[in-house]
Amino acid sequence: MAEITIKYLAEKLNLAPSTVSRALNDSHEISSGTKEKVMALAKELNFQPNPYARSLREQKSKTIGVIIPERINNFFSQVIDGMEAVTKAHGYHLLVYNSNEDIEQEKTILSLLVGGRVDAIVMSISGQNQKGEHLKVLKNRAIPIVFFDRIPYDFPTTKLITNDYQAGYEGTVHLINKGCKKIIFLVLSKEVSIGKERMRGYLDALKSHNLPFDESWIVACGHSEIENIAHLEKVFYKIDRPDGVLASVEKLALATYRALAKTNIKMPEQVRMVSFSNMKIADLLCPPLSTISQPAIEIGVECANLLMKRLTKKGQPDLEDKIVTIPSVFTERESSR
Amino acid sequence: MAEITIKYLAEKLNLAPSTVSRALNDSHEISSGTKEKVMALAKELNFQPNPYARSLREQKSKTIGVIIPERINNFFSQVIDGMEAVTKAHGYHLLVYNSNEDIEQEKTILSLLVGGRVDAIVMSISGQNQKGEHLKVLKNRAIPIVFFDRIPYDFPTTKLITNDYQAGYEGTVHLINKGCKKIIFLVLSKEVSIGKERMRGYLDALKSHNLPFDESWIVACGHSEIENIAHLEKVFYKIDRPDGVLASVEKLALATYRALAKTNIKMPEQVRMVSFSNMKIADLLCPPLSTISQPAIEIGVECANLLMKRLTKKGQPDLEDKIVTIPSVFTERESSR
DNA sequence: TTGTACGCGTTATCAT
DNA sequence: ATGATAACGCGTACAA
Repeated sequence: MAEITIKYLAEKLNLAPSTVSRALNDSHEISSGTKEKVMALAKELNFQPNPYARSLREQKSKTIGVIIPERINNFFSQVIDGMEAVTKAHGYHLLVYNSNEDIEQEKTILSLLVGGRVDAIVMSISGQNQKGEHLKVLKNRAIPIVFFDRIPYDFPTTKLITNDYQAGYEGTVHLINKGCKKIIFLVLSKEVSIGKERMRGYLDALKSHNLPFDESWIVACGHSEIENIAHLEKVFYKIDRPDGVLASVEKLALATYRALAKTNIKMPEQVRMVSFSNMKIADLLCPPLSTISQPAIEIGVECANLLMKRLTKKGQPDLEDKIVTIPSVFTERESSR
Repeated sequence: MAEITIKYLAEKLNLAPSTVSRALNDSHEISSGTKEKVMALAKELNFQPNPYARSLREQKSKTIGVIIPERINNFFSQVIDGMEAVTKAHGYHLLVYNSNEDIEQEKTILSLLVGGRVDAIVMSISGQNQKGEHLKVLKNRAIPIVFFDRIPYDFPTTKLITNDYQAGYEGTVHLINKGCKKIIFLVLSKEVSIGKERMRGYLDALKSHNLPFDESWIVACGHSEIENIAHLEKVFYKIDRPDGVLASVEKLALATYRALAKTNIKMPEQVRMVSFSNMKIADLLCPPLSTISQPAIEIGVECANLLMKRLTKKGQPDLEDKIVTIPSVFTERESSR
């Protein structure tokens, strides 16, 4: 690890460590002469204060823990990019963990983090279960936490989501306007908050347009791509097959493309699709995919801003228990034309 | 930050802090009775040792710094996933930074890291300049570092890459076998190591098949998507336009799709393409893209293994100055059929 | 088997 | 304006 310390600089300069420390922190009670000398040597030797000694002393780590359910996903990458842009400016670091959609891993990661390793946490919880019981490790700790996208129901803190209900509603209406009568809804897990909200929008859209609805139109998928494709294939082989698809998650839209490729069903002629997705290349698919995309970078920026305000300013209150909604963007493409 | 400390546990149990410390570390010089008592209370209160106190004491952070030039990129996400899988098992944490393809940012991040914040670094350097002069902050430090994919030339340590030369050669031969006579090579920057190697393979393939070559067939692009598309459009508007494309980076293949969409040129009928890419949905593009994909997870795992061995075992020598090559995988699809 | 004392590198408090 | 000292929480050498 490090070699050059304040003590070392102090010896070299015949000063006390405390003086060097103050000089480095530009204290006003140090003569400009010594300040310059100290700064010069520090720069020459490329001195970096030991972050852990400092953390121990100041009781803060200048580090934010980020927990996401999946790393190979543009949405989460963009969110983290957004966060990093603002935390970097405040001298904060990002410890990033992938929970792999696994509650047990989330629990393990959380217990690792509450020991003081991070000053705050940003998290999108796994799709397995949204009850948030596994979050109770946090209950008695004072550590600020912000949830985004996939949020727990009963955890009192600030959460950031997109207007999932409205987007689900409008996506469905779009399909209805294109003539779809039997629109299915693809969801990863009925437990997940965003799935539920998007589904609510979907259901309300059907109802307000007096379309029939059958319980079987809600297609619950899993995390296995192969099983999802097989499952969807069956859905499309039914005599009374759907003519519209609203996918609540990008990977299910992709599974639909692959399932359709195994049939003779044409998109958009025989079935139209709209999907929640942050893919950059939706326009390059066959056919180009109509998307509802989330302002991911903005979400990341907003999460970080909330935390930076809470952490760097004095006398800040705890994070409010509220849900902040950021609008998503609908883009019509061939898949639903 | 944390509240429950060893001292606190010691008071509760009427023991000395050192005893508690030893019990928690399962020292053999502690009676099983006290051990159990200590463990029980620690578990009950969900005690987590303060990582920074420990780091300060032990002079190691159990943290690896990861620097990538781009976060919204499957390849890098996969590499990090691979790394995390092994570091997690060793109790190590990952501090991830995006240099945004910017040398200055790389420099800043590096100087942040050498202060002892991390025990080792894994890095893929930005495309701006591969000379690696900005890496000299590391020279006098003993910190182990591993480079992957985009590596510097003259930095003595272990580097991991894929068989870029061979893959470039074979991709080109594939296009030649399909009948292409005028194959252009798209590269982000002629400075980048991987670009150079892939280009070398491309050039050698042309030569060994006695195909003509023109300097203008090497198309150097930039980081601006819009400019790249405009540039490529011009390339395809030439009378003597290319009938084959080897893209050394995924984003340039995508730019090619978009450029072609603005013309009437058909792929693969009039121009065929092969690209280096780790996209999961290459099969869903119009037309599906022939890819040379890198074993990203394996690369991450390998990087981490190297470092874990170096860091967790005693008396390990410094990282060898060598280049490890892992083969990439070619998949033929419609774009080059 | 357990307790005491010290130091990791930093900064804040109290002296000078 | 500068120096001495203590403390953050942990682990270990030494003492008992």
